[in-house]
Amino acid sequence: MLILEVAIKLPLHRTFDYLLEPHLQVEPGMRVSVNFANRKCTAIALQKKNHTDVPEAKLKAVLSVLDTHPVFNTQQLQFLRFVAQYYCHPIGDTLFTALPAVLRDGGNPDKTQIPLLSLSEKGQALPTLRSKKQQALLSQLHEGGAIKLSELKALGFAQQTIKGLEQKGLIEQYIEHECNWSQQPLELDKKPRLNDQQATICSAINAQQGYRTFLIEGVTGSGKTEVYLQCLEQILAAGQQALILVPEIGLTPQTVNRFKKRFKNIPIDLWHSNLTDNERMHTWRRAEKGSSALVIGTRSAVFLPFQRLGMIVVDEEHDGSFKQQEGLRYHARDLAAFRAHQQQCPLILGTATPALDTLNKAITNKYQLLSLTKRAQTQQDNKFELVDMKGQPEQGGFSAMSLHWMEKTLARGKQVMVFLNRRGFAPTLMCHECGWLNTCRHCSTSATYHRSLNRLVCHHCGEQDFVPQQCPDCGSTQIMPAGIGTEQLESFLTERFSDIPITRIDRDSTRRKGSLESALEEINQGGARILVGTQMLAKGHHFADVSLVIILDVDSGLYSCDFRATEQMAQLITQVAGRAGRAGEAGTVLLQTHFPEHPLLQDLINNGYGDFARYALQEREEAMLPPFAHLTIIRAEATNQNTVLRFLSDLVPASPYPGIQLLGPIPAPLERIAGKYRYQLHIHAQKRTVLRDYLSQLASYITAHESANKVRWSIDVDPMDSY
DNA sequence: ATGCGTCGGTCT
DNA sequence: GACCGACGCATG
Repeated sequence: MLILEVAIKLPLHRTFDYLLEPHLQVEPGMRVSVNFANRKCTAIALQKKNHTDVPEAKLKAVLSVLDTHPVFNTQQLQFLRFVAQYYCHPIGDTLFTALPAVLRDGGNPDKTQIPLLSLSEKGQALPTLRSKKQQALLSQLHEGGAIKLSELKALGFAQQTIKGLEQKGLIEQYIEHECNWSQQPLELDKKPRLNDQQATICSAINAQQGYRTFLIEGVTGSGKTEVYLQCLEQILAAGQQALILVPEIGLTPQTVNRFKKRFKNIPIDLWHSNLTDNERMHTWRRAEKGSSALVIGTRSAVFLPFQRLGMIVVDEEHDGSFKQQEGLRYHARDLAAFRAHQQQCPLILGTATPALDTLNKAITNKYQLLSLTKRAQTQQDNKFELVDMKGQPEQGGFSAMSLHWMEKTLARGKQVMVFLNRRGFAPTLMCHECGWLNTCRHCSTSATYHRSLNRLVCHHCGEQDFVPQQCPDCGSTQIMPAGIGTEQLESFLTERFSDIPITRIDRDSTRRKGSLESALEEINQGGARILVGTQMLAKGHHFADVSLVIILDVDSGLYSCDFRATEQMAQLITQVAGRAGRAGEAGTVLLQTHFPEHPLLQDLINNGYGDFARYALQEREEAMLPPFAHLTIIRAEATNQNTVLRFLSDLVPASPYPGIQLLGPIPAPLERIAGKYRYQLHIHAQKRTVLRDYLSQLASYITAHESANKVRWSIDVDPMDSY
């Protein structure tokens, strides 16, 4: 009797056995169709067996096999088994999360074809055209090579520009034939000379045989990308593929163009959330066949099935967007390390501001630390100034000193950038007479006042409400905003600097697709002189004409219930400081704070991020916080408060488990969201192995718990938002 | 997750 | 006595 063990897309920590007719050809990793609980569904074959403990009467037969080649090879299956176990996530859901939608829905992987656009023979001659836009498109294709229609549109070329050139016969569409790039010598654009630091790093990485993780701690402008490029060159020349992971916001056409221009004759594919299902299938297939040389992608690209992966690069490794925050809560940077180890290839992590977890691994020699301290151009370091807010009058969130700096900077014709990590106009409304505060009906928080909408919007459940004319408690009409948000900053500054154009960048102002790009373009053209925004403004954009940066809410990073807040604020401050200013002219970064003498803040501005980070690590060690302990959070929510509380309390064992500390149930940072009560349980462990054993027991215990299906619960291993 | 059976209640 | 929704349960 032949048995097939399969995984099904279910939130269950178990697999299912099916009868396998001997004539069906199936290998582990192939998709099969089965009847399951009275419906037909797609499953992934895990292994063939000769025996099962399931009574014969219960067994059903596999209906059909959907693939001729496995969608996951043996290595991929091994990798995903590890992922499921590490993150305590059901194996079926883990496998289906890694799969592109086309394969998930039982589609045929060989059917998707995406046409490419390239110069025709006539176009190769690069004729001079009357239309500027058509000319630009022509030179894009000349420099960047063949490209997908959707990527061209992302670069800002209009459909009619493309059509125009097509009608003139200068460009043509074609379906790509198998390109055997690995057999041809690399065609490279001329490359800059490396300085000695860059050269040392390149040779250290290039000499590496097999697995090793390198952390490049390189100040902004020190030429990390050039190091990536020259290391990749060697891998590609040997015919191996490479994966480049970038933060969500970092995958800009400019980044991609830099790679395309250097490696002229190799296929580069992209992977990000704006791709269609077919485009994603296409990239997946090409990675698997070995026909793409380089894939640049956001976090889920870590699951791509490369045929011969020779290197992984994680750019801006400290960035929070590498951690998935729902479903399978994986961290792409950490999984990249597993994959590199499995493939026995080098992994490069690069950033100016390493995550403390990463830095600790480098200090303890698990990773190799490589430093870039010299800026490629002789750019001066920006200066930090602490603005003591104690007892100072405030105007629209600014101290008099900050406003004075702004005036001076604007008078010199320079740009000013203002950060506040709170969007909207005001965090809440209050009654001037009785102190009534507006609160969201469904959440334990206040609804944010958005003046442009003239509505109260809850940032947690999205509920919108009209602004009350009168105080519901005392009837007073004196309802006023309390606190500030980016929208209010913008309106205050518009009034204060009435002749200065201002641009605001946050999730509200950039909701429309492409509006972030056009706003950034406007800033770089000098169209806006004051830029107001949340952290969004800081990521990955260099503003040469900005010579003054003001960070308003530094204190929120110094004293927060999240122990990572300080690290994140320091990263923001450093990233911002590195991204403003032109070569040869130092800019100024003003930090408004009530705690100018705070030791971590002092360390950061006097000795830089590297020093701060090493000091902050000491503090973490004394407090036994990550990376000196391992953390896991069990989150649970339900409409009924007692159900959640009882569920979590039941998970706390009567007698302590050696090596494990439990805390909770404690209320989540927002106890109530959208009418649901939310609590959590914190699990601390000194040893990863102890934590793993404990969690595997816990997972089966939870599933068996009587109220496990009355509450929504999730396990977050290595959480990033750990209150 | 999701379809099915059971149970308690209501409606005609 | 038929019908409906809530809830618990098993899924091979």
